Amino acid sequence: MTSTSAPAGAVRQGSLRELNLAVVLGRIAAAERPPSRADLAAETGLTRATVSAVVEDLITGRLVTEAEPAPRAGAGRPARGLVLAGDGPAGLGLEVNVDYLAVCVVDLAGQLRHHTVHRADLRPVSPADALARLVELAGRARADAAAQGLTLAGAALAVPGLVDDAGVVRLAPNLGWRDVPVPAVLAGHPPLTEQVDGVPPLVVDNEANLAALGELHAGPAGPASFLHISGEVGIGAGIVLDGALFRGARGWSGEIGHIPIRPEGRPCRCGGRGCLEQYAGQEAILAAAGLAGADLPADTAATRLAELAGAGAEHALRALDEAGVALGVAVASVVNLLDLDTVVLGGGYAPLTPWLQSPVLAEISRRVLTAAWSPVTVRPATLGADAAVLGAAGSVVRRIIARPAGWLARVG
Amino acid sequence: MTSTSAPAGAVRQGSLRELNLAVVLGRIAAAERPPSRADLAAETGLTRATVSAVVEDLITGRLVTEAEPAPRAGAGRPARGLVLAGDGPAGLGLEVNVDYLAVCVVDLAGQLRHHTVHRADLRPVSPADALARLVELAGRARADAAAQGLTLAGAALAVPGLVDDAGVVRLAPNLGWRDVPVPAVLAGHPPLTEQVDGVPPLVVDNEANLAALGELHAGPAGPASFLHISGEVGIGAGIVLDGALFRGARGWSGEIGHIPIRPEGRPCRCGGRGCLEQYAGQEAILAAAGLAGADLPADTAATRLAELAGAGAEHALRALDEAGVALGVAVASVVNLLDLDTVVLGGGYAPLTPWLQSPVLAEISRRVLTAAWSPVTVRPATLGADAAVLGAAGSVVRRIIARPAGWLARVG
DNA sequence: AACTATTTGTTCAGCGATTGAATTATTTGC
DNA sequence: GCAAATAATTCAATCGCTGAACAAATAGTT
Repeated sequence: MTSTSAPAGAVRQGSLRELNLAVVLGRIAAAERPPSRADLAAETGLTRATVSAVVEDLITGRLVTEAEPAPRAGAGRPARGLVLAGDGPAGLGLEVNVDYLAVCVVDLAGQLRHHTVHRADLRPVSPADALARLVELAGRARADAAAQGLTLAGAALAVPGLVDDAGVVRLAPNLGWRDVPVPAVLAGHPPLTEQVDGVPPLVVDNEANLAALGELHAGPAGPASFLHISGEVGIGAGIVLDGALFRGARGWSGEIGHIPIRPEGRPCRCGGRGCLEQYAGQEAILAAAGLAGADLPADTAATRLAELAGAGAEHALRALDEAGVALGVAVASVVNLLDLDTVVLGGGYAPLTPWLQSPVLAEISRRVLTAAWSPVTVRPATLGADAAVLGAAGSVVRRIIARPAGWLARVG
Repeated sequence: MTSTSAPAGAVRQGSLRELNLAVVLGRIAAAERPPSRADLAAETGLTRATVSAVVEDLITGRLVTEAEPAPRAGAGRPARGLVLAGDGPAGLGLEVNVDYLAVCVVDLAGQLRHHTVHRADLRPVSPADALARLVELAGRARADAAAQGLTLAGAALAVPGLVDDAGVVRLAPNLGWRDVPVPAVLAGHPPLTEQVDGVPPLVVDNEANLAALGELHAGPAGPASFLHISGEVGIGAGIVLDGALFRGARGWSGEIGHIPIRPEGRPCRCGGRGCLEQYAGQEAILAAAGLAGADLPADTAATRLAELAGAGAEHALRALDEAGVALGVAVASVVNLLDLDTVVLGGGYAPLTPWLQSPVLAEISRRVLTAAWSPVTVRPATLGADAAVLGAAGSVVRRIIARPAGWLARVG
């Protein structure tokens, strides 16, 4: 009999402070209003003495600053509110997509400090050239960040495809990439390849995963577990369980687009038959709405459809309803399996939510046994097409918040 | 912007020892051979001094004993091997199912120390009566455990249905239970209701979940993430991610039986249409094999089918192949979504694996985009019909191994 | 204006747990 | 029989948290 309950690394003397730094910083990040040291002590159960010591470390490490608006007014010495520092580390978000490149910088407090989108059809461009263009944008972003007193603590790149542990893009069908070793291609470009603190300076991840992370951090304070569906040409999903992204055994989770909806239905380019993508993918919806071959840029297709549906165009409405039913069948599978209470429609689906929501909900309530007791919410994403870049940059700063000791050791 | 990266409770001074007790005990439990204190120090990074102190606590708390077979032979003072104690705390496993009651006791080392199965059709029996019979069996198990020098540290009950946080069985269709508040019903029965250490003495959980846990602990040392499918009258699944059971937002994950396979196919008693259960459930297979109405006890149905198929009976073979295809379509959905590398066929499916395996694998390789790079293993469960009870008892002792401080405080 | 109540944040001795080096224990190989 | 090797224990030192006392700063009261 073998246990698999992974016994995490041992807890050394110093880990204590390391863990409490993370706990206190996490509370400051999660708080609605700037908390005082006394508030933090009450919340965490640590003594005020300990919290003061921990906070001092965080302040000298430029992760936290004292904010003006005092958290409390009344008798007694006024409290000093603590907030995440806006002038410390920041995250660099990058994205390569079918028809644009994007770069952004997000500071520790979650504020967007730089944002560039470069529109261009990247399908005819070689991976090396596309990445070279991206590096140029990244260089400008870095300069802009430095001018604002920010230090980039790392970068994350979103791509619309399957990425392995080493950062190799194994397959990005809509981009035409196959086995592109991103870190190796970028090896000659210093701004993205300094090795710091054992953490690779650049993390490459699936667009749908990072968009889900963006939604997690940007969305309403609410649910910690949800399915975020990115409806583009392909359909990807990011699964957030208890506030953490679930990546699967090899990082290839969320391929909702190839869930079989009709086992012997339309053939799919994945080799299967009846995949969701063939019924609720962008091309399928456009074809059903009679807009096939219009060859719209990916992002305008969704808004065009929304306009038509809003104007009451019969064929658009029918196309969206059919897509919603197909999507609902797949979502019902997911909810039956994972018991999630929230489904977020993102990417191209976001503007179409008014028409997709009710068929999706109908299929859920029809097919999910537990839906009667625990209603499922279907809502549009709060971030638009920028979710993936923002999520990429956010993932960098979130990593620092989750483990501040690493950053503090680096700063000294 | 709100963080949801749950900042766990603060780490107090005493948590240090608490955590290291868990780390060291976890290593002892996971080791192939009894490790020495020196081995543990090397593995965990703690000093030998600390490990000695921690181990002493574990030994006086009857969680660990020194084993004879020395872990090493060579020059130098011989090491003393450490193993989980066989005479300390033990877990009581309970199960109510359609046609039997089961009770077992498993010690800390995972050895089965008591096992009773009481066959009876429980559908006509009221929940209160069924539970009363179970309590009687539990009382005998407790006496037997005491006679062997064991102390029961808790109990877990497996039921074939949906259970909420409070231990209420909301719905167990095949048993005919609805909203049965198990803890309240058992309130008058002392052996299962002593409150100890803040932990409720009895945990009620879904049978498929506990069977998956049983398989996790009993199976090969290997995979930490897998899908365990319990094919009975209904089809349930337990999802193990990174060595931990995933329960979903409300504990109702794993309803794989109601994944839609043919969206407008056969009506299901859940109200939906084309659910997997209608194509790969026990009744569906029996009907397709021409054995409908034979009214076999649940456990013999599978062996009967296996006999027929083994003898080459045409109709049985065809029925199993069709069920395998249906199952494969559902499993393909799951693998696309969660990127699991292992699927375990349990319950009634276990003896049928030789015939189910190849159609399931065929559908996976046909429909899962990443299957080409990361092959998926489909294998039978190593535990038979006892998986759920054993998993229930195992979950009790595993909880102690994961957090030994609670037990030690209780022992004094 | 002085005083009290109240709350925040800091200081400091004390303590528990880990650390690292030295010590003791026990066996193999020469 | 002795040296080398490995295991386990002992003990002073250190690190970080605790708890209580103390200083700081404000609102309300007389």
